[in-house]
Amino acid sequence: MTYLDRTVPESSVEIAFTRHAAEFAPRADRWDETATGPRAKTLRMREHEIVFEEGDAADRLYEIADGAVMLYKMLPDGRRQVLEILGQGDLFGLSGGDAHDCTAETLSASGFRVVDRRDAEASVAGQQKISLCLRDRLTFLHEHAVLLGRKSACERVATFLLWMALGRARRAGGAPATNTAVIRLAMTRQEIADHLGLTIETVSRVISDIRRRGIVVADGQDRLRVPDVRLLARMSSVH
Amino acid sequence: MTYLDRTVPESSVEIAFTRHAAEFAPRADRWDETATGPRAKTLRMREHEIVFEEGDAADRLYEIADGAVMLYKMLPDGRRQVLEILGQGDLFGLSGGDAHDCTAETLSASGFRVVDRRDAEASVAGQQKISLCLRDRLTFLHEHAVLLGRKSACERVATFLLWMALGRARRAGGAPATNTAVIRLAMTRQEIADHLGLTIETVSRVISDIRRRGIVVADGQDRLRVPDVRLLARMSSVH
DNA sequence: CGAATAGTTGATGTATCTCAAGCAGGGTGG
DNA sequence: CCACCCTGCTTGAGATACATCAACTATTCG
Repeated sequence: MTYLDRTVPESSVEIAFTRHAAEFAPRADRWDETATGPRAKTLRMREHEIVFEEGDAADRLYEIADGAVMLYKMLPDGRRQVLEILGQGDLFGLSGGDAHDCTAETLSASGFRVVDRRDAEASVAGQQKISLCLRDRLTFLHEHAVLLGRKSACERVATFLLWMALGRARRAGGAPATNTAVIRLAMTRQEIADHLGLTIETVSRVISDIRRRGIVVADGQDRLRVPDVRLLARMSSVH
Repeated sequence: MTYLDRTVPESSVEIAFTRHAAEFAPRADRWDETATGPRAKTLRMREHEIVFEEGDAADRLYEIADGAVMLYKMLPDGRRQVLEILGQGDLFGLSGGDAHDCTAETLSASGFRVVDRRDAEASVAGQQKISLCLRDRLTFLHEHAVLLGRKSACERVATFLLWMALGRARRAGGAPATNTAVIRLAMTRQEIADHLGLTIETVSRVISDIRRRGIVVADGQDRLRVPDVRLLARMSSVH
């Protein structure tokens, strides 16, 4: 019995392309021209489709209306590092230069609001929103560098699960009222491993171990229940 | 003979505090009130002084006029991760929330331009400068996540040396005209190790190895000469 | 000159990776 | 409807890159 399967929502029907078809089709073909406002387009994509690839022109900004996206980079020999996991409300596509510095791929079926980069940067409000998002991202990447550079496999997995358990709530700031949480992973072991700088097998072993110790409990197919989030926090060496 | 010693420029004489004195003195005492423009102050600090600590109120922005700074985070048990190495022209102090998410410490004697965060964010030009800097930082942290998550000790050190060899030039974009470079490290082995997610001993061993293979040559006390930067690039698995 | 600090090098240990086999669930088609 | 296959996951055994521990050397500074 797999206790942590990736979700297959398959709720989006707008786009008929398969993943591979989308990769070979001109990008513009995938725009849904439904305007949500001046100069804003919406875009729907299935699970595991590529939004843009490293090196593509970085002329558009994406805001996640629903769904989830991962950003990653590849080394020439195939090693992959998943840099960030993004969810509802997050902005992506803001690279340093003219080209994207990483690839963006959906984790589940997702909807995006797409705006031209120049338009977004034109208004003060847009600038502020971008800045806010960049700062959040920076803070996360700092925390993640600590994880990758200095934490053990066990601490890495615990930190990741804790992060998933707190979810978007962590942004709101207030500590959650309850000590229990339910996690929906929506990621494969490979994706988790590539995010945490580990191998598939190590991730699997650590999660098995954490389950054996009762810190998380399998709860249906793609869900983990965390009876006491504080136990996870203790394992993860967050201060 | 140590071939890679940290620089001790000791060119700044404005501040009389020792490192420890500065740590215990109220932060405001260290401001040099010489105004360089409306609401801009300058600040000089010695080598290895702390500019701010994780948790301090993030109400000021710092721009490096000269010198170098590292940002780092600590785990409760003393493990440290050096997140970024900053130099002339770089901005720092822009954390996500109201408090700094990391500590900033000078690597060498440095001068800063200090502005109130609200003032900097008020102008469009300021916003743009901040955004530009944040984006550069993001790109670097992405690259560094690949290093920490997926590269071997050898690749990490080579990547780091390559980064130091290219120096600020990497921002200009154009490939350097020459294949040779000289690196001034201005960092201790411990700082390098904490940046690369390694131990002091591993860094030392790898550098010794790279020297033995002739890829870098000791050149005075704190300098490394790189006869062919392309050899470093090959070692570092950059694409 | 001698103590203190930073760096190097060697011997040994171990956390994680690698390789390999087996298992579970979900979909497909006979 | 059930057997089969495919994919993703788990588990074990063995290998290894890097950490740890420890001794030594070089450099700086008083």
